[in-house]
Amino acid sequence: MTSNTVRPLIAKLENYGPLSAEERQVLDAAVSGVREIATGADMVSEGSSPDHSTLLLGGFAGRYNITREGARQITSLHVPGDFVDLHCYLMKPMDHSIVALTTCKVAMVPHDVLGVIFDTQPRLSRLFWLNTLIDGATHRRWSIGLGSLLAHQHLAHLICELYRRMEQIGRTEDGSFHMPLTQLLLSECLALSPVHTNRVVKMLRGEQVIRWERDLITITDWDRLADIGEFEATYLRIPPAEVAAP
Amino acid sequence: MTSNTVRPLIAKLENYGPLSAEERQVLDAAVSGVREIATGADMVSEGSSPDHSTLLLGGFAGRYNITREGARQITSLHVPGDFVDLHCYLMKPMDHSIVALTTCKVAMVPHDVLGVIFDTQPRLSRLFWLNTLIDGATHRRWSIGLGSLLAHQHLAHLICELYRRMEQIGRTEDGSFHMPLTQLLLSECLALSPVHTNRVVKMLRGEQVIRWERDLITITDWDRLADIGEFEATYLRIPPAEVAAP
DNA sequence: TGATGGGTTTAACGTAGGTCATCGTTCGCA
DNA sequence: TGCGAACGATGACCTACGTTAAACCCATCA
Repeated sequence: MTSNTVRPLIAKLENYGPLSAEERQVLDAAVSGVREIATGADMVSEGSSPDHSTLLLGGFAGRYNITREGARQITSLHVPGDFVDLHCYLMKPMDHSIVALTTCKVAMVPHDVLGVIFDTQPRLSRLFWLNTLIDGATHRRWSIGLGSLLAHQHLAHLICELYRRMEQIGRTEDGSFHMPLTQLLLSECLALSPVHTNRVVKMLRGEQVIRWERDLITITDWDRLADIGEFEATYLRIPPAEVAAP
Repeated sequence: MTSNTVRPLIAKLENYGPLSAEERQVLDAAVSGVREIATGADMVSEGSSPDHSTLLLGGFAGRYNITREGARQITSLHVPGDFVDLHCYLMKPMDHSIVALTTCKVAMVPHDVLGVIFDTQPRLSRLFWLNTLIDGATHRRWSIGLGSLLAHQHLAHLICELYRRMEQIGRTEDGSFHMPLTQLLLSECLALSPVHTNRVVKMLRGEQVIRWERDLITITDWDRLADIGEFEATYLRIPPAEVAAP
């Protein structure tokens, strides 16, 4: 039996193919040192060379860099089940930091354990590689959003992406999911000012494609939201949406 | 003895560590079907599911997507030695196309051969993985440029990046390299209008940090150019620049 | 030698999104 | 019950970059 610790990771990986009992156990044995990270604290710092990678078990995290002007650009968002810095197994030192955007629960996987897995578990190795490939594909989508979409389209795309990723780990319900990020944090993902972020949120609400109350986002018209954001899920390697308009 | 075909790939991979004679031969034996692609032609198309990956041996290529508005966003540039679609070994169908930005020479590596390499050559496998990780790190830098840098900074960053990557494969000389892209293509990388691209080129020329004649870019003041673009090479996994101001 | 066409440059004017400033709302907490 | 801090909303004005249009440069080729 595997413990519950790695369940979000297994849930995510199994979207790409079933895992054997042995593979689950290897994953379970790989993690150590579960701990909590407070909101706003870095879980990995630019310039450091960790000897382990970090698995996100609960909460939202984000990779970021800060420009000389002081702007913080969040280059990716992470949800439970994400291996936030798997890449640092081969790429040190870190060229960016990773911050806990909410209170986060994380576990560590030592790099020597990763090395053994890589040498003895070809299927898991491919899944880890695939993990970083999906990461890269997601970066490309963000580039398109940053460069070639209008602000409200970019936001629509991001909401679609987050919904599908939350769905992948079983954290959606009837078109809703918990989105604990403030508009300020969102603006750092979208590279917009907080004021304009607010304007485009208002715009999507006005278009009746989403509701957003407290930290709960409800997609009230998936098709139109996806159309606005030019969202197609293929890059996430999950089948097309089954979310219906109500 | 290995043939000359895979020399650019070997040159690139050896930046990250030496290859054994056996590994070189494995790479040499892996490639097949060298061919030329005409300027402007797609070498890989969105939606396709190739059974091989493509190695760029000569010329410049770019990954791109086209938005509904008709804008073409180039999300990455590729130089000889780059494995332009290594990721499609595990990620099919393609979620973007890859176009030859100049006349290109390419070779193919069948996915079943990649599978054998992955199962039998752990060091090469790690290098392939590293290859995609550097790809991802580069995407993140582009995101920062697209989102948080001013246009002239973004251009400065791109020129620095291209210089270091050309240097990696031995294609620079005294601060110069051949940059066969037109300002129009550049504008599709930077997500700027062609007009504004021209303005920022003019700006960098006026600042005396680059010269650009025909297809030859000469960096006349590396330190200032890198400073303008907030460029740090760590994400490329190559040591800091030895390029001196003249 | 002149025509054609891709690429570059420049000027005049338009707009998406930024900045600044203010105010309302919510919620934890004394 | 009231206070302070963080977040959200909104108006007035500003700017980096987009758009349109025209000229110019320089290869190639008839």
